[in-house]
Amino acid sequence: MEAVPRGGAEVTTIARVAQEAGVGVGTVSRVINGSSAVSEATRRRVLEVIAELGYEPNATARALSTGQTNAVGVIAPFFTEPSVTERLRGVSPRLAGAGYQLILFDLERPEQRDQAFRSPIGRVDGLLSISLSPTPDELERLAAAAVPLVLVDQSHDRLPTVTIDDVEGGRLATEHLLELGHERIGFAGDQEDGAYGFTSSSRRRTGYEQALAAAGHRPEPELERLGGHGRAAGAETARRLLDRPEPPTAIFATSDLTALGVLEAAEELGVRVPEDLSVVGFDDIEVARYAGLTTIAQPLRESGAAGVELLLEALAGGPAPSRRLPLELVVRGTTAHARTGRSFAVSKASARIAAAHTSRVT
Amino acid sequence: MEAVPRGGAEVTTIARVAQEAGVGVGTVSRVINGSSAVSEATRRRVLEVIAELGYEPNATARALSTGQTNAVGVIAPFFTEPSVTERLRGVSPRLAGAGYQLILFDLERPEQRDQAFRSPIGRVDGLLSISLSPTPDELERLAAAAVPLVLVDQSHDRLPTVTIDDVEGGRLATEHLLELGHERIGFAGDQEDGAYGFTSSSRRRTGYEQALAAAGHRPEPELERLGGHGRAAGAETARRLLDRPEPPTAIFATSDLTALGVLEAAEELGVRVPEDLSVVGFDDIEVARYAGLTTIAQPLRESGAAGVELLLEALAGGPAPSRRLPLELVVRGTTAHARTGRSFAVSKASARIAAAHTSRVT
DNA sequence: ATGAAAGCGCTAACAT
DNA sequence: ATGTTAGCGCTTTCAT
Repeated sequence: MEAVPRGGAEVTTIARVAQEAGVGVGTVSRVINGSSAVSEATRRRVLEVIAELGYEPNATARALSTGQTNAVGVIAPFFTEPSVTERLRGVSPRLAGAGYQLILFDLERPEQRDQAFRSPIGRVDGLLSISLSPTPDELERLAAAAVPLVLVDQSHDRLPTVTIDDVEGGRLATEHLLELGHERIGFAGDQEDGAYGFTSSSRRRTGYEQALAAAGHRPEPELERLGGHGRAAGAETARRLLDRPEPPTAIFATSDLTALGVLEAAEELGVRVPEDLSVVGFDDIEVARYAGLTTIAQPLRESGAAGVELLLEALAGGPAPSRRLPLELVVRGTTAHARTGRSFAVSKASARIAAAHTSRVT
Repeated sequence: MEAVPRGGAEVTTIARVAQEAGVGVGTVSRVINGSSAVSEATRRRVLEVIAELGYEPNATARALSTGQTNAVGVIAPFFTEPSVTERLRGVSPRLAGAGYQLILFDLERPEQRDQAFRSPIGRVDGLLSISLSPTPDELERLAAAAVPLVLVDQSHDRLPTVTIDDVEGGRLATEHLLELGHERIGFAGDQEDGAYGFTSSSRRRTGYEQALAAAGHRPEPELERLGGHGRAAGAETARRLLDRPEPPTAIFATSDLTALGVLEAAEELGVRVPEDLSVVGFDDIEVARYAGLTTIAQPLRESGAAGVELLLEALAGGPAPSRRLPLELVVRGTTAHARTGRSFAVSKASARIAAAHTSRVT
């Protein structure tokens, strides 16, 4: 394995091209940018030299000069999470289609939060933030730098946003369980995360409580548990719920990952799903379908695409009206009638084929 | 919803800070970069002004000046595919941990191929390419620009790479099927993709053919089908295989996505899996577990992490020895003995819980 | 139509 | 220890 020689940065510059073509750098710049008037003869010659030398304009220098980077930053706390990746799947192609580079600002640790909205300045033309909201101070700085910002999965009164109605989502999930005759419905949510300020879980909880109240149930604090995010945490939360003298017959988890953890815990404790326990998740990430999980589906990929759309509009100087995306209850195999344990889904097929037997209820 | 004022780029520059602090720009630069000798008094004063003005150094300007961007480019054809996303999950945190920005070069259309290795020059300090190999010419340019490049999922004789043994993978899959007593084993692969030059599928096919030959089977071209990549394409390929007078009793698909398509087609045609048809995939993407798919697992996330590791070493000027990652047969519910149709897996549980009943065979 | 030169914000070499 | 200045590679006036 012969190593590739690492020559010093002997990249062709615009000056080199100009010299070789016997013209000024200004002229070269003009042909590159398809600018106004350059005689057909010189244009051709310059183009020739460019091809010959394999010249590629230095994006950094151009950015410094024009003040435009042609890059968009995407702030993504926990890029490793399926729901975030799924949103990004909507972001990336659209951005590329619009000729923008995508710079990912992945935050996996709380310390990184502080830099989130600061470090991108000067590096990007616009910002898309997933689930994270800027402080007033950060917002002001962004405005001063004329960097438009769009929020996905977070509402804001001064920024274009792409959101869903979390409260309604919580209500939908709970009503589904209520309709199935469940009386003791547990709640497995995320605890308020100070560093990031994610709030969707608590709004979903509000919906859950509203639905319960509307059905005449009084609040039972011992049925509401908050834990960390993710699968393992969900399992832990579920254990605390299931390990009670009078365990719930159904659990609403505020994310699919958490719900998957609940299923894991149930399996572990010998609690049958959906016979003994019904489970509803939230998000409808890809695996939910294969896990046969009943869930509140939100258009993840579309949210990313819509965010880009808004950002592009803002970048073009136009208005960027916030958008609210629809929610949908997707019934699969993890929910059933309280007494009978008979699955609500059309057919109680194995989870692998359950995907084909999904009833969607809006 | 009050719009945020978009002021003209009134960002604080280093000059402004210098002026405000009554020092030269050089001094400010020194304190920013923690450079050598600056009197404690001035350092403090400068720091104060910086905080007060909320000054943030312009990364672009710095990059132009130093020739370092502190960014790494990741070339990812089909970022939207699960396997690619999974690799990226290994990349992102490590890169962030090392203080590098991640710039994603997503290629979804063939035309973008040409720019892949060119446009990043000058924008990044190093490059990580997933499944895509540079042409000799591109490689030369990269070398001239002193931009190190690491390949993931693609071998190369002059570049550091992170690979798996695709041939062995194909062999492993086929041997598993052979051991289960299958005689008519179909192959569902990707057709050579001219634009991208992905070659793993055909290497896996080589392994498949080797295993067959070693078992004394003679090649049956009509059992080998090439189709597009992805789920729908996999279903189509499977239909062509299953729609024959003497259909195979097992199919090796060169990717999990393809395998999922095969399952879909089987379901559609009323072919029971694994009773009538055994299916083996490749990759072990997240959903494979939930779909209960038997597959050849490759360490996707680790491959991304290893790639970053190598790139970091190259960036530090050190040697970056290529790495080969291990493969593993993961038996789940889609493979069974040829005659009996009895599942090979420990327990033939529903796919949802199949995850817990997985036998790993190396 | 095109060359020359200023300037984008920063770093680093050079003075002092 | 710290101010001054010359680039980094490009775009964009301003001349001509």
